[in-house]
Amino acid sequence: MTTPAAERTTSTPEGPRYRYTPALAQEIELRWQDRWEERGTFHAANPSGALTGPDGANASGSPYFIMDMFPYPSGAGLHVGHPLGFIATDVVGRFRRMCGDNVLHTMGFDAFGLPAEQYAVATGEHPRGVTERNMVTYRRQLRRAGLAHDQRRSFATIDPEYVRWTQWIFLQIFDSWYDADAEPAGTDPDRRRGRARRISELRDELAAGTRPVPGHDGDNTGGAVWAALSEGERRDVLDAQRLAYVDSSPVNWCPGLGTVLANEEVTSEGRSERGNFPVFTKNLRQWKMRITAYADRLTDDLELIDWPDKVKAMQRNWIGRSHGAHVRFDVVGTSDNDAAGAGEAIEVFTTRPDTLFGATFMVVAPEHPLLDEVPAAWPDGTKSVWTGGHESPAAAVAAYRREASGKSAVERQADAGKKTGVFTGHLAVNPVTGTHVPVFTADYVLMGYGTGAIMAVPGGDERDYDFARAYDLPVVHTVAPDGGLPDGFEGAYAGEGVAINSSNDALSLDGLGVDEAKARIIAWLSENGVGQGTTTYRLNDWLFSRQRYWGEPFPVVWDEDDRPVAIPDSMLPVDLPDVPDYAPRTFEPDDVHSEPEAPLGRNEDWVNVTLDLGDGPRRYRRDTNTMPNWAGSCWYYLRYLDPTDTEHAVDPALEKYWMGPRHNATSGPAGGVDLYVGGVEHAVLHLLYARFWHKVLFDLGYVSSSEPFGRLFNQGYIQAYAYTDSRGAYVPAEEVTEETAPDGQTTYFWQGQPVNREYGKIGKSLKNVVSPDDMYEAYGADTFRLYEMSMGPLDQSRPWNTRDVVGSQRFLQRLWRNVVSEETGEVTVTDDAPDAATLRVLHRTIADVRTEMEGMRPNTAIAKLITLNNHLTGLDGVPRAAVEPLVLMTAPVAPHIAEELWEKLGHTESLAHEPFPEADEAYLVAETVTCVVQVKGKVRAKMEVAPDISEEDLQAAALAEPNVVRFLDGAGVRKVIVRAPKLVNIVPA
RNA sequence: GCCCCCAUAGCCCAACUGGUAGAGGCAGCCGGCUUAAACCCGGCGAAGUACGGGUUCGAAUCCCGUUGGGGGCACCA
Repeated sequence: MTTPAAERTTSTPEGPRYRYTPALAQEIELRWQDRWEERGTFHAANPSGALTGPDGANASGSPYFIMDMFPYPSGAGLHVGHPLGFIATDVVGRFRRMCGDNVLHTMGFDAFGLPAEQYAVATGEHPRGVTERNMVTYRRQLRRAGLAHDQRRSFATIDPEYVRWTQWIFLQIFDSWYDADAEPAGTDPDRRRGRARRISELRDELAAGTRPVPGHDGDNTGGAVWAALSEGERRDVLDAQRLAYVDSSPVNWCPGLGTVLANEEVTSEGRSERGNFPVFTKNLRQWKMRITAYADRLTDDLELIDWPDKVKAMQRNWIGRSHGAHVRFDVVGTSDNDAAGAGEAIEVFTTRPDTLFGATFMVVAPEHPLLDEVPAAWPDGTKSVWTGGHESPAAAVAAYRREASGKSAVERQADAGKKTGVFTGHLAVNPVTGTHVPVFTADYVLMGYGTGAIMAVPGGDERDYDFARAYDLPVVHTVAPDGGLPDGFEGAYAGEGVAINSSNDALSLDGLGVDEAKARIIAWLSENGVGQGTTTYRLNDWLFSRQRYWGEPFPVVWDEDDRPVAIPDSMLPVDLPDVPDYAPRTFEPDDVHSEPEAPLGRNEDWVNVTLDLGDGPRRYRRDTNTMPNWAGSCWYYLRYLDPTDTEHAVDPALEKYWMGPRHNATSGPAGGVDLYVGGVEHAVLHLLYARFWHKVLFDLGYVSSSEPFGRLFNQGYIQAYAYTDSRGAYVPAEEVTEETAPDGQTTYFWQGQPVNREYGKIGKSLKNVVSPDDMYEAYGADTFRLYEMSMGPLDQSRPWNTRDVVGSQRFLQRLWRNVVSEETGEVTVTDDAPDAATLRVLHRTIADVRTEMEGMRPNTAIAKLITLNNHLTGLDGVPRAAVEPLVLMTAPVAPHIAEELWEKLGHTESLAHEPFPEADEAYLVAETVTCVVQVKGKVRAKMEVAPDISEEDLQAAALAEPNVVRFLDGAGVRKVIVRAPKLVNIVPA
């Protein structure tokens, strides 16, 4: 049996009275936490307004804004993995503060969301009560860790004052449209065109006739078209242009959750990220945000910010910009069934317009509007495999559409590769070959990407080839590699090469490389009015409404004509109504035919209101949707700058000071938060949405930074070992012992039986949860912090090992003993000058610790502190001049013990604002350096030499080394590589 | 299937970006303190860097391949 270290330590009440025990640590920590709070030690000073520094101090130093990703206060409380990032930012913040920066660091709560709502549903308690209770627990656990937060700036997304501004931002977005041709906002002349503008400006321009009316043909010069519209029609035109808009389109419907979801919330397996329920595609009228208008800027501006390449790549991928062409294929009205003979056109998107001559059929997504009308009978030449055995195209298409819509994304996923589809009866004309090609519908073409229709080139695309084989369709190769395709080549050739089989009377691509062929055909398409070069995105507009209770209500009402009207600022916030039941109407997870039903709709008195919105009291119906959980986290960083501000969401002067472009030495051209630390799991969702909102606010002139987060850092995860017995059941990890055999093999035991060790997540079911509370109790917060910071590099995941924590505790105990007598509690440091060796170790340590701290490598910084501390331990007396800098350098990681020692050393002020020690260059130069002498790369001698020895002297000394002479064995010297003063390498002839 | 990251003493991790494989911690062993043990103090051993090749005077570090682990994307036209 292992005895937990904690028990060993606490069960020795006999120890010296003033030893740094967990009990003493706890006493010190609680005391300093109270003092910090009373003194406002970590109050960050704004350059103006009520939020000043400690004792009313004005802002001084370089502004440094540091943040953790918003925690969600879950009911389970924290485990030891959660605070890792919080401690890391705290260490950085404390370090920067000691370097003289004006550090802004606080933490609020992302408090709307599903778990609280689900708990409320289960217990009947209002989610607010549940959430607030959880926040109390969270606050206590975080405070106990000694985090240097400015509590005045903390808030929760559910606070009515915060909701008010979240709704206000929504209304700014609602009140905007995207003018892709406008001069960019801001002052950077290189930025690409396009920005958000006010809807009223669009209205004015339409009325003045300076732009055409979207969706209405005709010449609007002088505003003629606009003038002919009714007021209702005008509002429809404007509403359709808004950045927050309602429309009906295929969305992700999750019956198991009873709500619709954004694409980003659906896993690649086609399930909900929360709850893992199946998700179906359904046409529903929902709120969306026009994030696609920002697709280019969201991609391009990644270059302006200091983020991990991995996250940038994930965002680029998600936005999925690709260049290609739109091509229009005329649909043939089959003369028998369509008297007019007039077809419509199908527009496709392709990245390979150069292969147009190989387009032998077309495929549209099952949801494509072309299928709303199909020919009554199969046209001539219809092959039997195309029809799926149906009598008519109408029957075939209807059946296929039904089948496809009933398929969950899961099933779609499972069927990927298998090609299913059916002929629609439509024929279209390939614009370069003039050939009639059949139009199929198949679910491998997605309505959400491009135009929802493709030209199929089986000769150049694997998927099209698979489909062509299944449906007996012709294959034409239009690209061949050097030396041509092999005889009898079958399949798709998607590689490099030159165009073949690509000529008609007016155009020839033959012999051109892919890039030239693309350019040529795009020019031809434009000239002939059948297409043009274009860019398309994988990103879709952000589905923004949810049919849940616990979220921000939409600040919108619907008038008698069912058009949306914004609630005026003066009536914000729109509070959540009381409802008889918080639960959304949920359904059998696979009930495709269910429809969303919002809980807010259950309070009729709330929904149906009479309001005076400027033209007298009228009846309105409130919007019963709530915003997604992401809304609150889209802009919280701005509110940290002053959550008490009742005039602005954020004061522009404060935003400029803390976040503006180049607001300090390390801030980039886009500005933003100086350091944002969080897990990589938000790489796409939160970080993309927040960037989007920020850019809208930037365009509208509310913020001066064009990006919210100038630097992003992903911390790794703390994982843990879990152990299973012979039956595969988990056993309590803390009760497992290990034995190492002489051969180095380690075996693990639980209650005498061998168990199997696995590595992974921390979780209740894995029986390996350790809570921070356990650590505070058994070791104290400083030891816990120190251990978490010394485990390894911050960006790497590593295993928790309670057994190892004692090492961190010993360091602090030794530090304590270097200052304080364990027997008497007296300070024992001497005022004697440190000896030369101590000074060298001290200044070397200072220099190294600074470097490591600046590089966010607390693990190596701590190692160096331990080295210095161990050196001091070996001295007869510990000089004050050596231990005081050590205490200061330890403070960012173990702040409570450092404050206590600092005070014992006679200082009356907190060390939080004390300057971080600076190394004296004079002590950084070693007296001698060990020089390694290699012969043919192998170490053959070592010499103690002066650090500034010349290359010539060093080489001469090396060649004279007896061992070198012996290994050269009379052979001549071919070459000598000298890297003074540390290395000489001699290459024998 | 495609892309990215990682692999160093029994364990967690360092190694100035090509220059003595070891900073620190855990565990282990020896000694001191102790009536004894724990704590504490002092000391010690241990890997040649997953594997195979290559470049170089010199490779943990760069290149190629293999194995193992982690992550992202996945009918995106």
